[in-house]
Amino acid sequence: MTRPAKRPTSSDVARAAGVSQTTVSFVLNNRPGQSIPEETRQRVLEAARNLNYRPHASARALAAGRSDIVLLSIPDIPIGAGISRFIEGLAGALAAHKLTLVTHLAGAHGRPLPDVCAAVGASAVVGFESFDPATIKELHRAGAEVVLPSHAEHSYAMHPIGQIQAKHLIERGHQRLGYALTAHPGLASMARDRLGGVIEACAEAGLPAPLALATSLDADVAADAVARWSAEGVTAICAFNDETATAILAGMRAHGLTSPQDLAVIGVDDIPTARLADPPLTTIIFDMDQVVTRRAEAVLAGLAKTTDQSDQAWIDPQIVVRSST
Amino acid sequence: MTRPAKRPTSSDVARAAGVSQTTVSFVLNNRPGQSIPEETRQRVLEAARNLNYRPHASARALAAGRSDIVLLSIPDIPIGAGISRFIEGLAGALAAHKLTLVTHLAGAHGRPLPDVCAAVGASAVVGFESFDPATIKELHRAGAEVVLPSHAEHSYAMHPIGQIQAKHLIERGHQRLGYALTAHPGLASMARDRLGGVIEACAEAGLPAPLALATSLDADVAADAVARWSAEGVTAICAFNDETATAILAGMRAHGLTSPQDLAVIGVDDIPTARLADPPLTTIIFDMDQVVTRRAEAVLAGLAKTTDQSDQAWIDPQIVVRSST
DNA sequence: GAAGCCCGGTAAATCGCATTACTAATGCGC
DNA sequence: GCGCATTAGTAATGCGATTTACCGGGCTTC
Repeated sequence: MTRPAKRPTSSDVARAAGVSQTTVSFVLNNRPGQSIPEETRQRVLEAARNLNYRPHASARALAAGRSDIVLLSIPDIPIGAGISRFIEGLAGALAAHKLTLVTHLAGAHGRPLPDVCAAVGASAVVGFESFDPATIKELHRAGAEVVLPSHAEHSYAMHPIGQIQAKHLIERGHQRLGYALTAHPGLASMARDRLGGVIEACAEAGLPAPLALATSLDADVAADAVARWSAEGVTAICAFNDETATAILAGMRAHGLTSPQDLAVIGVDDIPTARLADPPLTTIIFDMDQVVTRRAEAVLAGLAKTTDQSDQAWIDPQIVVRSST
Repeated sequence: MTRPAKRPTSSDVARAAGVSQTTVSFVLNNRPGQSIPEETRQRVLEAARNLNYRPHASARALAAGRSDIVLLSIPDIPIGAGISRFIEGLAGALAAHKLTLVTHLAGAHGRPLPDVCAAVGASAVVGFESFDPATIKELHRAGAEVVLPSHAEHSYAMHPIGQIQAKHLIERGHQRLGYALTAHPGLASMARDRLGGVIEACAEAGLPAPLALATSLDADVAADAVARWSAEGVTAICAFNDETATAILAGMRAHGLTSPQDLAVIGVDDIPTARLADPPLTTIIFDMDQVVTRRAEAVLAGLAKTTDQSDQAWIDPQIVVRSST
């Protein structure tokens, strides 16, 4: 009685319901094309419930040749509120299709992604940026059927963010913009993509290209950038994200400058402290539900072998206007 | 040739190496008590390398009755830098023992933890706070051998943080402290634990108990709390974390108060924007490596059935003094 | 020279499930 | 009463590993 409570198998359920293990399998996966009377079906279902039966994932995966695990690889970047929401949303959307999302932080000391993929037996791997071909091949070898994002689709999804930032500032009458890059290496390419959007918007408005400067989450470094921007006649900054924007605000403080009078600043993400900044930060948010749904659909489509790989990861950014612009 | 590149099995390796599949298994798991000449061993290893063989996790788990997956359940809390570091560190520490860490965000829409545990076939589940007995039982039924933290050990680990916060302020001459709780429900119990440490420190110093007030990440709410504290003669605040502290700073700004003159504020975590606040925030950090190592050891011990469950999750907090105190 | 033992290795059972192939019983038309 | 289709299932097989049981040959030992 004090046994480790051996977990019940499908045979146990079969015995309890008085049917064969095959039938249990049919009922539990309600296999189409199989004629099973409602009465039997209920009997099996009830037996399973009573025994608190849960199919053994490994056995199922082994037999079916496919697991229901989706692995999300998170690059070595600070995990902010935005990413959390993405993960949570994706997990929910996939759960609705009986898929389980697990995440893996690609840190310096962790195991390489293909190893992890193989270790969990994931049948799909989704990342933030496109994987390089070699990695994709590796992942397939490791058992993944679907690997997303597939193409360089990602970069286009980031452009609108920069565009909206820039357009807002241009509408406000600013003629010379600056762009604050991030010091975080994992975020560099994303920053370039967003900067691309800013450049486009400036070009469209017939303005000179933005002055992009590297910054870090250090007030002194940011202060240097601020000095440079001021010297060049820049009056408004598109920051890579809210943390970068906060750093700029701190850098301005060091020079006795105030926002938005001396320099308007706009961030991205709407982190919790964005509205608490001095002044409260204008920022960009986007409909995470939409993004999540798209991604989930892409995974599902891939798993269903629907070659309709139209993973148009379009995002629909919205501006949140506060006092920093 | 354009085949989906069927992944190699251990039999393939056996064939390539000219030995039996059993031998391959012995070599790859370098099973003790088995006499295998170096020459054969190398032959197998090389064949495996050539074929890019990776054992099929599901099959292995099924046969061995145990997977090498550790599932980390992250409660519905904002994932800050601290948690990221914890995850990364833990993943690394476990990887050193051939264990794979995957995480799962316990959001509103996700699947219940036992389901996830069963889905990935985790042999250990670790969380942040103790699970309730019912959940623990469920997890064991779902296949987990080890579930941590086991006891209410956690709360004690949080006390030192509050104590150090309070002692610092008391040393600075403050006689009446306030405590800023968080509005986040998932963090409430952790906040209470930390508050416990503050209460202890006050009692030891012969001071009245701190005035604990609920706050949120909204400047207005924080402003109300600030007014209340001021009215009660409180001169220093221990904030649950840096975000809460940032909110208090914003609330003070609304009243035209400045820190630390009117109210000293100390946070916890040292989030990236802590040093960028106005004034830069004094805060608490702790040695994540230590925490991580302890947890990893506890998991390993549990898996090895070493009943030495001395998971003394002690942490060693350090103070980072900036200008807000 | 037979008994025992270590060495180097293999055959076969097993894990829990999905799936394919098959069957016994019943209904139906003629 | 025969052939055939449908219903309601079951038996058997296999997924890719681990693990147990076993085996032939050379060596020692008595």
